[in-house]
Amino acid sequence: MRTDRCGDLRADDVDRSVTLCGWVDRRREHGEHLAFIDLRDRSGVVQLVIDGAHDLRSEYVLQVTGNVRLRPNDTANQALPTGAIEIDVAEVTILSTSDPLPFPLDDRTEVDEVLRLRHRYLDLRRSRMQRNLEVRARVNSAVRTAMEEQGFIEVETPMLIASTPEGARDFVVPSRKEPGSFYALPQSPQLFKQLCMVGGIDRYYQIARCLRDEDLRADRQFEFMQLDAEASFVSQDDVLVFISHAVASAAEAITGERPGEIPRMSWLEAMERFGTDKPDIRFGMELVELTEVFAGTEFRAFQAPCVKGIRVPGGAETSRNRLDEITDQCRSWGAKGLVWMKVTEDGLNSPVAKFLTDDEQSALAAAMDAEVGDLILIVADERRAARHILGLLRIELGRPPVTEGGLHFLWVVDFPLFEGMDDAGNPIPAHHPFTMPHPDDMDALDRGDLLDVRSQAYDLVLNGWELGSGSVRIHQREVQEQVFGILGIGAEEAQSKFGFLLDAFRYGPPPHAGFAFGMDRLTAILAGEENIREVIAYPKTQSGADPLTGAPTAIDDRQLEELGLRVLPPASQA
RNA sequence: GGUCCUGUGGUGCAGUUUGGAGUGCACGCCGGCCUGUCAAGCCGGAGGUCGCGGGUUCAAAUCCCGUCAGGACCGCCA
Repeated sequence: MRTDRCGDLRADDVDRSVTLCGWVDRRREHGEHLAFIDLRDRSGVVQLVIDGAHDLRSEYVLQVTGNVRLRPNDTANQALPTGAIEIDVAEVTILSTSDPLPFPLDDRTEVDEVLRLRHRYLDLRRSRMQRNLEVRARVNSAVRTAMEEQGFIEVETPMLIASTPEGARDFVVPSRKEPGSFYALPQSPQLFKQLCMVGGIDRYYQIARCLRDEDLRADRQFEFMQLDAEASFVSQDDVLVFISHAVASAAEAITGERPGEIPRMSWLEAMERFGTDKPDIRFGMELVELTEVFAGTEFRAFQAPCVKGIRVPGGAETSRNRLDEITDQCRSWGAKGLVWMKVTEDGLNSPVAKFLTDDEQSALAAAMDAEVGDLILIVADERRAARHILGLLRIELGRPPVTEGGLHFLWVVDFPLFEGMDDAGNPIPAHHPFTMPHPDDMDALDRGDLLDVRSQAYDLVLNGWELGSGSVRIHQREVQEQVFGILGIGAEEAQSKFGFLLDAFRYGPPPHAGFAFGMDRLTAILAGEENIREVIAYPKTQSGADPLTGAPTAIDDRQLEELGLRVLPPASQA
């Protein structure tokens, strides 16, 4: 139907007769004898010059035939790749017509997202979505190539699997052949990829669709794509190299520049310096340890296990109203309070300054590297809480937009094996129960100093987004049984939950390790988007609805009956 | 489960603080004029359940309560 794409034509094509197909992008009509039409396809736009009356409206689909010619003197458009030429149209066929659109397709208008999603097929015509989907395709391709260069082979795993009780809430699918039984949709191919290792696959990867029924966020959808990988006979370092290669290739495919070696930071350092296990290292405002400074303080609010602060450069101008807002925000995050101090030429200006000795004030200023004009924010609490709240506050006050500051990948290593104790007194695994303890901490594990035990688990962070995580897996039965025992999972329970994996591990499981990272998140950051919905063709809203198809919908009674299901009436208030 | 923000012709906004006639801006749409535009220009026109419900008031887009939808975040996401 066409000989060329609109956006490909250049001065070299002058005097060629071409046939083009595309949408009417913009019209500039000068009466019956002259009309300029920008014709658009995925490659871009080209200017048509039409003599004679045609009723060509926005978004009509045309097939045109004409000659490529240079634009007359001084009318070339430098801003357009095809701006040197135009098409002298001899023949126009209207392939289809269009009603006026519900929203403009130009780049200047920020359209309501529900409207965009309801008419996603129109939104996809916009250059933003065209660009983002192309970035996505190139990232996918670069990651596949990078994994295959390293000897990984792609293996697909099933979507209908058995529900396992750990982790996130499952999406479930009722079984017709066995009413009352359900499949689960995979939260990740975790167990299958480990079985692949037992199966001698050696180096597995997959760009896998994963599903988790948890509340949605800017960086979370019900369904998302992961680069999922697992390898046998490898160490943690080997895995970090594999994955570093994949993300560097993806970044290079988009930016043209290959990132350098990804730095590593221990989990503990990340928590102490940034208050989070996914530090955004594009900016400073690090958490400063102040516990020692106030070790002997008379000020009751600072008589806490941990005192930490952050310094907001130039923040002394912050209004009292705003400071109250920030304080309220911290309370809503669970803080007991927030102490603020403005650094002025006359010393610290703060409601609590009078409770601090001169020595404390000067020690504080020194510890914070405070300069006149700064704002200091201090939280005193349990160590976990103080870190957490200041970490959130640091992001709230200092985080640059996604497009600023470049790409800062970071490996966070040496996670603890257990993140704490649940109400029953059982430790909570920080990663998953198949994570290998750190070889240097096996003694602590044997002693029962559980919270001191590190694991061979690691996260990849990019600009403060958790891209993904992985670990060296346990492949020895004895170690696995020990960990299950510590987790309070008895032999019987372990067999019923993970029996097929444990069975497999009786038959020569190789030592193995793996990783998975979110393709949507990586793509969003590389595309300069704050929200993964912008790099997903058909995403859901925060409430999990799809404005395009209306999903989720009720199903009819016959379908329910076939599946052996009955729907409860909506829970009513007491 | 919780906190905060948003909802006004087809689209994007202003108007809400301090109640007084559906008032305004830009784009789009429809019609007319126009032979070198490129966010074309000029003239004219149509288009409104101010998300929805209730309340206060002589009077509500505006104040109050509820509700729906959307968004950001906390919890949650091994």
